[in-house]
Amino acid sequence: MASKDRILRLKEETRINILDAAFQIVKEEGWQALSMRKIADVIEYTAPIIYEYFANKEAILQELNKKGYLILSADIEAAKNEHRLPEKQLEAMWLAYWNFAFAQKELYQLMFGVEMNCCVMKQEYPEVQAPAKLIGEVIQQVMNIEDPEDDALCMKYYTFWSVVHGLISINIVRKGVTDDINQQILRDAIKGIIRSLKD
Amino acid sequence: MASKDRILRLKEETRINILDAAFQIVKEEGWQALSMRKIADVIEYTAPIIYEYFANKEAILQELNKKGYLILSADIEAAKNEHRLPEKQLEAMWLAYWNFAFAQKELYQLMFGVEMNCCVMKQEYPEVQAPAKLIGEVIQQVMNIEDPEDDALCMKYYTFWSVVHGLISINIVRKGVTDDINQQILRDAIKGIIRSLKD
DNA sequence: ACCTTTACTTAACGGTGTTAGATTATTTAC
DNA sequence: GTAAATAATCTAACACCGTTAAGTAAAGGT
Repeated sequence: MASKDRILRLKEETRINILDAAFQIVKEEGWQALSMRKIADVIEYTAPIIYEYFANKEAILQELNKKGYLILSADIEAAKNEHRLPEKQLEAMWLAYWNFAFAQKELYQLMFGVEMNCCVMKQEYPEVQAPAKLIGEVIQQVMNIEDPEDDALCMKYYTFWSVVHGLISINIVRKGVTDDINQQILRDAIKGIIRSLKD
Repeated sequence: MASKDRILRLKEETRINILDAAFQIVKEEGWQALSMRKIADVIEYTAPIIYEYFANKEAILQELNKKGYLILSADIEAAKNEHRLPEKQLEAMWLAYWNFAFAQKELYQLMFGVEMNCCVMKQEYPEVQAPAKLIGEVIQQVMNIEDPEDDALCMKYYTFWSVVHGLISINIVRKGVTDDINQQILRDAIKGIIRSLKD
């Protein structure tokens, strides 16, 4: 029956509407303001209807979380493809990470627990691993290492991640320094770590 | 009247009891579980009584926040006093910062917004500035700079802070790496930045 | 002993996530 | 076309939250 398909399509549409409504509310009023009743208001339904599409509020957050990882991965991949030299690629990829954090501030908060309860999501999910995998490959190239599970590689990845994520978190929680100085710190740190990869 | 004093003393005592109860609940069940009614349960009162001692929940969080900064400052100062060389002092101070973050995980979360809405507190408060001031002084010494408002100094402080706070945040949100590797990353990064101070 | 102040409680308001039950609309079967 | 079955949706409620207003009980001062 074609009507079955139409109904399934409508259901899928409302599912997306719920996610869109949630995201819209968060962008406009922040995570604290997100409630099931507000989502229902936006999609012009009552709250319990949402539970036909999502098990609970957490499930909605997980979906948005996944969306965040997809965008981040795409951004990082795109940044990589704009350069040929692995060193340049690496720098561009971390700058893409930085830009994502502010372009999609709310998603970043959800994904990495900045100023909010971060959405638990099994780390084995491929979406969650994708950004680390992309960056890890390039680090491996620059370091000229064979084993992708090498401890030295892992260490360098965490060093990058720490400084970038730390700087981002500090800026989201309290923006106490000019964009200029932030960019300087970020680029200096990244360049310094890249240099250290080749020792 | 001495009775006036006794009553004042009792009031002060309940104030402290409220803070202690709140802290205890948070340590046992996390920030999400903290509620006014639960605090009241612990101190064996009803919830509205708390509003005789604190304007609202936020005020309780601010007090705990302040407590956190006092402990952190004391820890950093103590670490400093265990060394004579500024370079060694600096390393010890950041290690003290790191240790505080895990010894007082809940306070750290409150202070810096890791995995929770961080408690807003005007940054001009001396307690909040103390840790940065302590560390800044030593950085200044190592860099051999006169102006304590120097941009280069500020940049180096933020570089330190970013990498340490970033590594801490990542570990609190998802502990994905052994303590061993963490220590290695931390010490390497700190040593690297200290080296860069003297160029 | 009376009055006033303080300490404290109960009840309530509007909000939250979530569930059960009733109601309405739509599809299916005859 | 009508009756039964199914799906879609709503209302009402539960238990919790932070917070406030009003009432009650105890203590203090005179």
